[in-house]
Amino acid sequence: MTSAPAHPELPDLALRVRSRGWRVSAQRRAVVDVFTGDHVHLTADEILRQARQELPEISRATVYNTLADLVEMGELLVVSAGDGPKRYDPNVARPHHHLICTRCGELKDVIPDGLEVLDLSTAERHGYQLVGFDITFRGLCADCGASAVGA
Amino acid sequence: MTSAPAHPELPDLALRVRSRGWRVSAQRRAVVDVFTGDHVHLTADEILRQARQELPEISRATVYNTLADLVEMGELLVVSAGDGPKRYDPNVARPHHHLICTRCGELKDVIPDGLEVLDLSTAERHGYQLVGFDITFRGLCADCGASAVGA
DNA sequence: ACCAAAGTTAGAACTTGTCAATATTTGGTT
DNA sequence: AACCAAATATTGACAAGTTCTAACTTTGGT
Repeated sequence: MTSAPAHPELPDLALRVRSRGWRVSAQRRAVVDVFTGDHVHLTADEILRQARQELPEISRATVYNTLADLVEMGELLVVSAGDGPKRYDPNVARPHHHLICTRCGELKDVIPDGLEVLDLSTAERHGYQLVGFDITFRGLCADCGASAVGA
Repeated sequence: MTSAPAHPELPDLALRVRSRGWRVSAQRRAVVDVFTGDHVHLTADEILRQARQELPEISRATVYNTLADLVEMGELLVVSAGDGPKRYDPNVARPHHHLICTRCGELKDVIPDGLEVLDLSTAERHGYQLVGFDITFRGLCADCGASAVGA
């Protein structure tokens, strides 16, 4: 598990993050290293556990601090999927939305069709300055759909 | 059927709810009575406080129990708006989405244009059975937009 | 090597929500 | 109108997720 595969994104992230005035610490490296791959939507607790495999003495507070910093820098997105803890999404490269399994909670990144026309009329804007929108698709993933017999 | 009383929705709700086997209690009446008007998106705590103006001895657990019952009956919707507690939305008459002020948290019900074409391609479905979707528009409400000067 | 600022830590505290045991109330029955 | 069983309400403990605080350690510049 600790063999060294190619990390196409991580040096990038580490660099971007250093250039914003971050001091480099083993803890921050351990947290940043967790975010590899696509459709990664980890909870703070999962991130803590994974980071502890690299650095057993890292504390919960540091994980929360580091995540909050990364979110503020725009390097992570927070996904609040209704129930349960927040999830952290490193896919900030292109805008996307989410598809969640209402039974098991599995999350996928999605880019829906037909978004060009999604807008609010002046009346529906209620005087707000619009900034953006998030879409959460609900459904049953393949596994949960298969095992869901009755209602 | 009643003919246009002072509260067009509440007697209705009380009736629908009684016909589902609910026993009537002062507590349940106090909770149901809180939901009057449009764009009502109260937290459990706000509901507790308002219900206590009618019935000071009502307990927190009863409010949560009653809200859970109403949600299960389809008489209330739960809105999880990112941070903070869940909100309860009595507007179940017609499908809608939400517009939230990212500064003060104020919520409005909205019906966006162009929803007919919103879908996921087969590839983007990731094997899920789609059930529905929720859209959260983010922005600054009139008050917060006015007082937000710089960044 | 030294130091101040930045970062880390353990644990307390807080918020939101659930649960369990006990007490009370409801609405039908006699 | 008193009675009863089931439904409902109450209190307080508990739990998850997250934030805060005060003390300690590390970083990177001099």
